[in-house]
Amino acid sequence: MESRIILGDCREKLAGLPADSIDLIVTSPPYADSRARTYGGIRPDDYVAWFLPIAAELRRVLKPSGTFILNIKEKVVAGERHVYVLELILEMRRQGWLWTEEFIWHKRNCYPGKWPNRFRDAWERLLQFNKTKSFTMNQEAVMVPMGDWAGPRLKNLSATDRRRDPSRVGSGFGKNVSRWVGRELAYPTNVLHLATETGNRNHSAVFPKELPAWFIRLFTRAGDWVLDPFLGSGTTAVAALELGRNCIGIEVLEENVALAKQNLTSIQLPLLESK
Amino acid sequence: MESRIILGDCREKLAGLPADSIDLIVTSPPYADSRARTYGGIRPDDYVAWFLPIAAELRRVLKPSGTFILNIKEKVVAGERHVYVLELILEMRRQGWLWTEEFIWHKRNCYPGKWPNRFRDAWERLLQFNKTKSFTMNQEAVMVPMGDWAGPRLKNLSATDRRRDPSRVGSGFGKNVSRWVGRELAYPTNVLHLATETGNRNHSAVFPKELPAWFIRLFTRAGDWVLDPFLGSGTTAVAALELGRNCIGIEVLEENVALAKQNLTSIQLPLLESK
DNA sequence: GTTCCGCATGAATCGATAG
DNA sequence: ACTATCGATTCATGCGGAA
Repeated sequence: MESRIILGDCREKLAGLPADSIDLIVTSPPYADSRARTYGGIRPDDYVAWFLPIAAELRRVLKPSGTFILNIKEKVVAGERHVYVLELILEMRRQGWLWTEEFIWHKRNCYPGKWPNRFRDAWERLLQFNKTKSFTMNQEAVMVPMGDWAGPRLKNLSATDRRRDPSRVGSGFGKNVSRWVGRELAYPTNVLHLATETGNRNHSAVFPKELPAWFIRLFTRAGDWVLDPFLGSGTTAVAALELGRNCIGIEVLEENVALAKQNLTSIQLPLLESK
Repeated sequence: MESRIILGDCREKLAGLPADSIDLIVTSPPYADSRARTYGGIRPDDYVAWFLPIAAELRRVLKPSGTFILNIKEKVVAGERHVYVLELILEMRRQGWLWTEEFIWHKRNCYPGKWPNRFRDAWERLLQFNKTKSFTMNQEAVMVPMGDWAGPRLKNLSATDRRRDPSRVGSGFGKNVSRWVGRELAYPTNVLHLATETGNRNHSAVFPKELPAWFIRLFTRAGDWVLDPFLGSGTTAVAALELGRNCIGIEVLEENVALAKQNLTSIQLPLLESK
């Protein structure tokens, strides 16, 4: 397996990737007005114009059978939900993207706080875009026990986390599936119950590893290529590598690149670096 | 308390209501291509144009301090989520509405099925619109014991999931809340876990009564006026009456009006009718 | 009166068939 | 070709009947 961590702005670095080469793009770009240090703190009103060129490049590098998962949530501006996400979806469809589905990430432990006019925000959008209607989807890779799937699934995941078998490289989840065969399995829904990762070390990435891992299992097979143009501390790359997928990550902050490489080497798997 | 059930098309009947008279509008209009008998089965491409005049009238009758809760979900058309909901939000903002918040209704028992390209749809949008930023909100009326909405760790996840959200706040919230004050109460989030009502008697109301009841408690006080321009079998009116609010319901199907009146009388509360 | 099991029932979606 | 109708798929829920 190969992991390429690229230091730089994805607005430039994406041009270096060949067309039709990526099986899955899963990313959580900086939300409007956040991460001001890295991308200049994109204003909500400028967000669509800022992201559209990136979306066009992502569409170029994605395979026709590939999928793009965009984790995003609109900011509250002047007491209102801003509409840049809605406008972004409409504009990306004009670029040729298909807006196939909208998954909901229900954050069970959402950010605390109290405001007079709204409750805590406990969900984010996971927008699924595709280039064609005939995209790859391995539904059996994410099947869950009947009845309720959130809890047991998390238990299973933590179990596999705890047990660091060498056999996981290659066909890791194949064994999980075979372990489930014979029991009563159900397909999941488009609502994901995951807790944010709290108490993390240096970065504020609340992106739990189970999130990219779920979509990697669903939309790729072992040996496929995963891309995260806003890699951050490398959560997507770690998930991809653990599942036996190749990964390309682009990150503009040098300290995050270092952190990502450290996280990757810590899982004791081959890692190739390039700038 | 007063309950007015109006037989007719809300596109006409809303004109008979005075301006700035309603505290809360909560409704679930027919989705695109469904309920063909009642409103002719609005095509997805025509949905925005069909709803916008209604939205304008709703804005007229709503008090400046009032709230409009719109339950809606986009249909899949040709393998894609249709964008009429996104466009409706943008157009309603051009009408002057504020898009304050988007709640998520997580349907625990969603419709079954299996498809090669998508999972079961387990959520719907609950869009909150307002006329002004200073709307009424009684957050204490919907507080819940800790652990129901927030806080539970992954261990508790399966336990709380298996429990069938009996809505402990259910009825008579005022006294209950006052009794709970001093104990551990938490404010809810913007994600609602409710099951649709299946196996009901005569109607196919998937709108669970807890849904309008929750918003009625949150956005109105006793004696206020609630409006549902697509009353259906009267779920909103029953919830309003049980909570001591006045209600106006408009429904185009005569059999639904009869059903709504029957449901209202069955709860043994005063009921005034008018056409 | 409890608990347990069986069964009908959905704001669904796709693919095939028919006009 | 494009649209309308129909069958197949699938699972949480709440009811009724049975133990």
